[in-house]
Amino acid sequence: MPMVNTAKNMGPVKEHLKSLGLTKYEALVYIALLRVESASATEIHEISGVPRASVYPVLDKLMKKGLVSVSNTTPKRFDAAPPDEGVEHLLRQIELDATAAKEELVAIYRSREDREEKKQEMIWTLSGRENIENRISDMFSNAASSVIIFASRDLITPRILDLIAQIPGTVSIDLATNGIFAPGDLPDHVRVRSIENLIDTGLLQGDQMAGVFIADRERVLLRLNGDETTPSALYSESPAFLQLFLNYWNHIITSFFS
Amino acid sequence: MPMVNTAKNMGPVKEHLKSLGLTKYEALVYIALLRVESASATEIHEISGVPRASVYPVLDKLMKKGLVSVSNTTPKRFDAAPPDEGVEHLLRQIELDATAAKEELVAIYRSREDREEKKQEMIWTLSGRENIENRISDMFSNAASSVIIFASRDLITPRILDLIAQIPGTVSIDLATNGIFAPGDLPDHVRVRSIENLIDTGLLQGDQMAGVFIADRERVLLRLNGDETTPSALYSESPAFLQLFLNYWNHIITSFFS
DNA sequence: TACCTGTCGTCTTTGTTGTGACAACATTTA
DNA sequence: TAAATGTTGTCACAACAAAGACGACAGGTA
Repeated sequence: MPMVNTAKNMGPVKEHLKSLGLTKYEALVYIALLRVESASATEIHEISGVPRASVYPVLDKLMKKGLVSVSNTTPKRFDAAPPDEGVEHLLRQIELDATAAKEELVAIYRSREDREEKKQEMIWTLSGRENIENRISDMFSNAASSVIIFASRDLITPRILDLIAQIPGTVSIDLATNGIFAPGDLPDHVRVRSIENLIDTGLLQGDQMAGVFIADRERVLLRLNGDETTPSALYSESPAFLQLFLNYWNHIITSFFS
Repeated sequence: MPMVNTAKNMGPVKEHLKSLGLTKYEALVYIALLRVESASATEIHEISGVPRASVYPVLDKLMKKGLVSVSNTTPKRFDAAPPDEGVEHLLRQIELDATAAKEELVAIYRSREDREEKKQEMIWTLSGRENIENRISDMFSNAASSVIIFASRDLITPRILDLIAQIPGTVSIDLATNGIFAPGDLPDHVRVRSIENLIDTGLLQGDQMAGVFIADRERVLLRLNGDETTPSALYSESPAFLQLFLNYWNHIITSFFS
């Protein structure tokens, strides 16, 4: 029995189109129109599974978004814009909004009330691998003098390696971890220290992995929970909190590489 | 009297953030957090106008989107990610979805049932200036041998001039219009013909302007309605429809430039 | 006549928006 | 120290708006 051509086999495509601002119906109709060369409203209804009466307003919206064109015949026939053009056009609109939003928000951000002192004593929690690595990216790209990393090898992801590679040569980079790197993974000016037994450092306990990322000896990020669940991290500019890890670092390099 | 700092003065920022996938509350809370250095949930409620109880789930979602971080103090305090980072991150996610969607849709597009013959006889309607110029862009960038344009000068927008400039030199370009161009507006190999009295050509009637764009003598776009309302255009690959305008073109160049 | 298209009004469903209540905890007051 | 007061974080749920779904109908075509 051949696969039925209903709206049942909806892949992740619809989700992707939704984040571009399309509704479920709009996605279904557009996809239906891509399947065939051109179609009447009723044919679209049959292919997409969208109620016939709902097809018309949906086609209207798709036309306004430039994804669909109409014939002037009666009955009207509809045609989809090629997907690369169409998606590109949608994306361009969103990018416009993004840059506009960015400017407006930066204006607000600049005029905020400044109370850095209090903020510095705070310890912040980040959640989600993406967001954590974004923060690390921010730390590294703003680092002026030094970067210190000691972490379980598993936490030094390719993304992190890439971030390290982009740090200018004027910044000193210290890296202590277990495991090894492929040639070319790291720039030459990175001082790498290898720690065989990570448990002695406290970085590895059972399944728990940890990693410490320090920039300019002023900002520290502590990555926790290397396991399956959504990882979290602590970030701080608190001198007290920082001193803790700077001491930790001194302890490691003196006792393991005396 | 100074401007009150309530949630009343909400500019277009919120709209822009919405098209990046944020809800109204998420936008309000994020903006509120940008105003101040860091805030408790109740402070956020006071600044943003979002109900206190609703602030918590909203903050959760913002954290997952990487726009907000939490302190580990009690009570918790919240902090906004800098807007350039934050917006950039949101946009990156959407761009990922866009490229994914594009690939998936192109796959569908390729495997569609082909009935080009019928489609060729069709005359399609496009609506919206953006969408029309996008189609023209598509026509021009795919043109292999020739491009013909005769249109009221007002319809040759800077965008169109830019599109013309990007056509390779191997493609012959003919342009007939009223009005003039600034030096450098057009590449050298464009054959420009100047028509003083556009009414005789039928391109201009009262307030109605029209323009014809032909690529490779195979595809024609007829732009109408130069006035205020959302403009529309006809597009066709029908040989009969095309012949109409090719004759038209011959008539113009012979009777005006004999 | 019979059929199909395009449009309208309506109802349901879903997600966001908004309100009140409450236990846990901290702070102040007696 | 104990009671009183206030604040935080969480929950349940009402109100609302947008999207989704269905049936009915006038007009046109065959």
